Amino acid sequence: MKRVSIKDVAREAGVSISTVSRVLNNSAPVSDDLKEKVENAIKKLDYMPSNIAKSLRKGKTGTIGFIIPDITNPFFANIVRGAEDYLRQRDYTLILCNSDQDEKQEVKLLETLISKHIDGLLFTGTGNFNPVLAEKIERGFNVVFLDRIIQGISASYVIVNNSKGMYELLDYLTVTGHKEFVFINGNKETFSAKIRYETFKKVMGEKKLKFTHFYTNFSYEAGYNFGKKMKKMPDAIVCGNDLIAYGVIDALEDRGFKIPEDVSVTGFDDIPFSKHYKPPLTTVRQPMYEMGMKAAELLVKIIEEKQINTEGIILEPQLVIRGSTRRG
Amino acid sequence: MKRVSIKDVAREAGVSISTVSRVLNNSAPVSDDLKEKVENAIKKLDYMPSNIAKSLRKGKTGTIGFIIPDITNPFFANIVRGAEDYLRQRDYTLILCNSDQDEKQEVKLLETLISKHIDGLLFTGTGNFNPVLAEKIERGFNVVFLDRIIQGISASYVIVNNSKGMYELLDYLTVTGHKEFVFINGNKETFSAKIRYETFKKVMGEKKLKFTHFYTNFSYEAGYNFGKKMKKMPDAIVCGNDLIAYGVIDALEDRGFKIPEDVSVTGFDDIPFSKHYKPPLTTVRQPMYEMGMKAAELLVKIIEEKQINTEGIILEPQLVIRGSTRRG
DNA sequence: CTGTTAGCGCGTTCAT
DNA sequence: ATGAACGCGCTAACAG
Repeated sequence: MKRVSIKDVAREAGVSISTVSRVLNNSAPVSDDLKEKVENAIKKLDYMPSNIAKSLRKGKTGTIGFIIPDITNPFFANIVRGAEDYLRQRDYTLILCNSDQDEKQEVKLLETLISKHIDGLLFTGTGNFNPVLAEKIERGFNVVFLDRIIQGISASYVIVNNSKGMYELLDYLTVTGHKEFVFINGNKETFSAKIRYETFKKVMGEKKLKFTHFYTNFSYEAGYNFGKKMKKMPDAIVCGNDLIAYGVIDALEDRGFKIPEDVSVTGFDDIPFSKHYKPPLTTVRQPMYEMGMKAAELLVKIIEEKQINTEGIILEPQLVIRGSTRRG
Repeated sequence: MKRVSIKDVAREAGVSISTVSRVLNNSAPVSDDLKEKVENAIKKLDYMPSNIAKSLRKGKTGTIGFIIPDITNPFFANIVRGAEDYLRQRDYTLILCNSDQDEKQEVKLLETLISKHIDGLLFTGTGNFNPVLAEKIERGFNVVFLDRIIQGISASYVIVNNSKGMYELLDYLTVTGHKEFVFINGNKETFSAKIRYETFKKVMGEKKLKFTHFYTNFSYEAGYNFGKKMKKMPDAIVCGNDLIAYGVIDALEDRGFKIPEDVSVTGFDDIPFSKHYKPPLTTVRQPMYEMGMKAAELLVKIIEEKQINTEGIILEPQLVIRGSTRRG
């Protein structure tokens, strides 16, 4: 596809390229006469400015990178949607990358994105310290951490108050008479998994409740496998996210257990399907769309205002009580 | 973030920029001595070539655009994952855009993407004729249509044999004794919705079955609303996709109907949740991940081999029989 | 108001 | 084997 450039337009209109540039960007007054000529030429040639030349010139691409574990997980899909909606409206464009939580992949993607001159990065990675990323941030690379913070790196972030969510969940569960717990958590390295476990353990200790805890990973299969081989039933099974809860419920039902009569099961996230699951899932809602949107908003702010001090946004979770838990 | 350029490396190494370029791309022999100097300078400065300058020079960005209705729909999320996996491996990068099936938005996104010099476009839009897109294609713009073809535009595509899927579904349904049908279809403009309806109508005619048909849109809500106000129950409710089926099932169950005892319900797509839905959904599987991957593969082939003739890939659907339909 | 010109970072002749 | 110089398409600074 032969591209038509500003030069072609200038020639067609019989003016200089700077004049074309001026009418294009309204960056300086141009006589009506020439302006019209230029506009006609643009239409005639179906000219479209090259953003990449513009980027080279201005040192800004209007492109944001987003590294997430897996777009196939509705939790991330909804976050991405929130981010993209905001960015689109602000005339930014989103490069999406799936990392599968692989650290090597994360680094590689980061480098690719940087060499593509992204203006900023939305990052949801493993929680492990990433020296490459840390160094870039040190040098002024714009990053907003989303849902998952990395300890030891000082940067802006948008997260949910996981601790509070867990508190409210356990509060409800204990009030409704649950006394013995199993916590099937997600990936061990993950920031949110860690926080939730900390809070969980603390509450268990305070209320002197019996519990066991396991790290697995944030997937349906992990929950299903666990549910298949569980021996003794506790009063409640707390799951690291909704997908795990789905798996546990299905496995348990396959084995003839009734949810919530035999055991209560809870999730975390409240992805759209949880409302319609059978039984509908008691879970802690994370404002996914809003997380994505806020993070994008924060990132754009950082980019455009070049503010140096980092900012953290903590969103509120919300306990959603549905049919997968006994009411006492 | 001050970027370090090839010039800085050249200065640091005490050579010319062309030499640096040569060791970078291995495009011409360089003495071991200088090569080492350059490599050291690169490491020392943490130099990373600018893809955008490279793009400007070479007229190729290594970036692919993908316009879809909504990443939040698992059907698209899985397609996108397939595409991104392939592209990442081929060193392409994916710009994701949600259009919400809005034609104005589609045009705007298209223009944005073109001005960002994408090498090619994966397109899943409304099925309506789009003059802007048609014209770009005319001029040699690389596009692969995915899941949804536009009539009147000659371009490459990857679709699923919707007709066959519908045939097999109805065949199963009639064999198991269903005689009266309601088809709650998706968006009217959509290619796949049209094809499925055509086949549906044909089969109904051939087998002299009673039926009604409605276009709604491909969402849970559409199905739910429809289910809420349905009067007379047919033997089977055929839905345009799984989400619609979920909605119908939930609405009907809310009203006290039993699925499939009172009425069979089927979906289309087989998104990952359908297997675990209660009741598990009888549906027609579309190979989503594969669709995305094949389309990306085809697009890259078109880009790199500059082949002119268009190519169409038709994937096979698969009937998946589960618990939401009566067995006769 | 308008045109000329100098880069943005890179790959590629063309000399040497 | 190496370097100088040009140009990809564009904006901004400068000159008129």
